[in-house]
Amino acid sequence: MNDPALTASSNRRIRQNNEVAALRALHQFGRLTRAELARKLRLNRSSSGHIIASLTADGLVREAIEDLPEQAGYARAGRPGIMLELVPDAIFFLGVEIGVEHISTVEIDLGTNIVSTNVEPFDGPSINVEAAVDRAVRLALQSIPVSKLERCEGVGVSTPAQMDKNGFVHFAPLLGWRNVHLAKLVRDALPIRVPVLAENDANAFAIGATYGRSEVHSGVTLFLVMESGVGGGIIVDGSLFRGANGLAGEIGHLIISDAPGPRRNLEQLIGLENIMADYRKTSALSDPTFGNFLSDVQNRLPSAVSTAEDWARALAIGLVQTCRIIDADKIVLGGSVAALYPLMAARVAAHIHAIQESSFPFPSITMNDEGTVGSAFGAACMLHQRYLSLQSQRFADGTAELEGAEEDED
Amino acid sequence: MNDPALTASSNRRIRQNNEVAALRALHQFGRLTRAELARKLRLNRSSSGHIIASLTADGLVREAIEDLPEQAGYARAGRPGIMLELVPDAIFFLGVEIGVEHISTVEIDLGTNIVSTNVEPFDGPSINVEAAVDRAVRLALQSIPVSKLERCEGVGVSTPAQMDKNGFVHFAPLLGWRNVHLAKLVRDALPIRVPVLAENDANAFAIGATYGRSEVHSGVTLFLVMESGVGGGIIVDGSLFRGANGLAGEIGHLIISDAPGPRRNLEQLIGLENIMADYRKTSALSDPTFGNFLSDVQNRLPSAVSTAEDWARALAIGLVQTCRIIDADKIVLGGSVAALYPLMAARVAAHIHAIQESSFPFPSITMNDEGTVGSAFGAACMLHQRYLSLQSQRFADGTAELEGAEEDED
DNA sequence: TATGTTTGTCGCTTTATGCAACATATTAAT
DNA sequence: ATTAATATGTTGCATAAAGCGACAAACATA
Repeated sequence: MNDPALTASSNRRIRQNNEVAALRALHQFGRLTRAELARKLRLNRSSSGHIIASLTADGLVREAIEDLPEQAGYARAGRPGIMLELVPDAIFFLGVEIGVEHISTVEIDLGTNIVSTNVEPFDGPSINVEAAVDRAVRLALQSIPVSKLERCEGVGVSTPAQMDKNGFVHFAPLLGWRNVHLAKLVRDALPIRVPVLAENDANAFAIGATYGRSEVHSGVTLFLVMESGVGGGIIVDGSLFRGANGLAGEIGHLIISDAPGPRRNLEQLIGLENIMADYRKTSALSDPTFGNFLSDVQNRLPSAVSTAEDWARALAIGLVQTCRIIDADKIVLGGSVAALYPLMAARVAAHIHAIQESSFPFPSITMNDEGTVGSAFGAACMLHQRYLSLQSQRFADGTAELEGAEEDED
Repeated sequence: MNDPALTASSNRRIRQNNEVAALRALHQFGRLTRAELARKLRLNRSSSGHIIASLTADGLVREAIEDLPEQAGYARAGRPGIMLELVPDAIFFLGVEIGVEHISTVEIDLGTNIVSTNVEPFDGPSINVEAAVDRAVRLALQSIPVSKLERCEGVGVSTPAQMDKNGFVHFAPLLGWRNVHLAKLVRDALPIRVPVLAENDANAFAIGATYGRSEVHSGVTLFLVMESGVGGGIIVDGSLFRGANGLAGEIGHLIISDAPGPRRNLEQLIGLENIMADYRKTSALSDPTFGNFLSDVQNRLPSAVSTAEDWARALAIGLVQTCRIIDADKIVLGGSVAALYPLMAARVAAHIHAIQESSFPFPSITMNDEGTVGSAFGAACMLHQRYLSLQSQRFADGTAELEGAEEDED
């Protein structure tokens, strides 16, 4: 390809474009009639009919059986249309998360419903890449019957690593990997030849949390995942903003150098480790958990509250700094530490207002309520998204390569 | 429009798409033959010919007269193709910058060459919006003969203000504006009915500096404009990243709270005012200029070097913090203060490496060498960019609205 | 001079959409 | 109950644009 978005669309390309548009519309709205679809896509009703016929022949769309009562509230005049819907189990996608302490896998269908999940403990640092990939693939496939395998249309991998968009890992400090082509390894380990994408776990998490059937939020959403480490991802107008090296949104490395002494970054201040280290100093319990800490905060134990207060302050600074740069209008907190936020929301807001010039708009802060399998789900969504795009394997001309890199110049 | 990128491509749309692709290719590469164009656009030669015929009929493209020697270095076998080029003066665009101390305007042609410029002193804060717009429009049009006016295809406005993408200004602290529809005011003040876009001056500057005939840099570029104030813009894969409120990249408001005492932001530390305030304390001159400061630094005068050292350190911190979040791979420094950078590049780099974990990639830092009219040029480029897109007025169906907002839901 | 190579054009085919018309299914009105 | 009104889905035909193959033209090389 010479230049992105410079390539012309051929005659066949039109239909492909319209087919994916139809699939996306059906995914987003759940059920539509041919006429509704035509209006949404600004097509003629007859064209809409043709496209649906083609998708139905491929087994991706069907006419819905009118069993459910429908939102039959208002019955307008005229012949009622026939509801169309995606065929959920027409195809499926797999998502795999290779974490530090566990491997988890998800199977989602064409409607992005979670069909099944698997989790397995894992000791990342002690296992090399090939073995990790092998275990991950095995876990993902264990509940898939062989006959179903051919309906798999993609596998996504997420892992705590810095990688480029081709799935080549430059560095994974927590796992000890360096310069491994993760996507290629997974591709080779699979018994089927399907598209494989890999992404940083925080980025995948962000995708999973925003990629739903709800309408795309056009704006900038900052996603924060707070565990031992603090990761982040940025979603712009519904799609991931990777940055030049896939590191965009990794705000855990922000320097919050307010305190005297050695420079500390945000991760060290708001991560689980710091909280628990502080808490252990004062807790009466011998081996206190984060849950203990939360209830102590709720019960207003001064020492716990003080720790939480420091946390709130550091979080506020981190968020303000970040929003100065990316101008987000929505912040979503995730990860186990996020549970502390509801207790401290007022304090965080107070700090933000203290730091911030009042004339600046500040984003709303919400919690990631959907208890999905997180990162693995997001990785699977990436392939769902790809399938509902022009890069879909359905349109492979034979000329298109599946494997390698894509950038070439003449 | 229901959803971005959900609208279907009709038959006519395909041609429009190919026409703009051809125009963009000609703009980027300057001269191409029909066959070369066909290869770049992955079209058939005959299709390429048809598209060129259509564009030629519209007066936008012509066959170049082979006067200039051509890069005739290598003559390959076969019939030589006929070089095609954009007709520069087929149409033109205007860019207007309403600054704090001056108004400047630019006229650019279809090849994004600057045709003419006008600058006029101006006292922003003392004049209300309507009067400012009136003066700006008058200045922009003063050198355009009436007969030429109909070939104008768009006007861009840039001003130091926070505005949404429709050109509605929420707040312009330096000019004292609040909640004015700048784009609409300009539209109404013009004697012609053309598309009008407005953008923050730093953002416009960033667009102007990256929007050239050079190939699009796919990656993340951070643009810094250092004058009295410090503004910034972020370009992602060749197009502006505005953020939710048009404030993305405004890193002047980053908090660099390292020093004890009141919290200071980046603008206060690396802006012209701070440098000169420091310099005045020690300079022997009665009314020292920034130029004096630069030569003192070059001559290694300790006090000046010390001020510059502080500047370098603050800049390094600001850049590292920003790149942690947006993961830029290229930083471009602009504005008058940027002249200090070449003298301090080594110190900045040293600070960056001291702060930064070594495993992180860090972007290259360059200067904005092209001494363009900056912000006004960028504003004009926005309309050039728009013209070379599917939103171009050339494709107006009559149904498409030119004026108001665009977002509506059914 | 002959041959090979690349370009631009022309006619024909293919494909997908748009348009108009029509039968169909439902609601509202008489 | 019957009729009018309205919206849907389908069908046949027109249109638009790209692809394909072929051919003359223009140039380099042997």
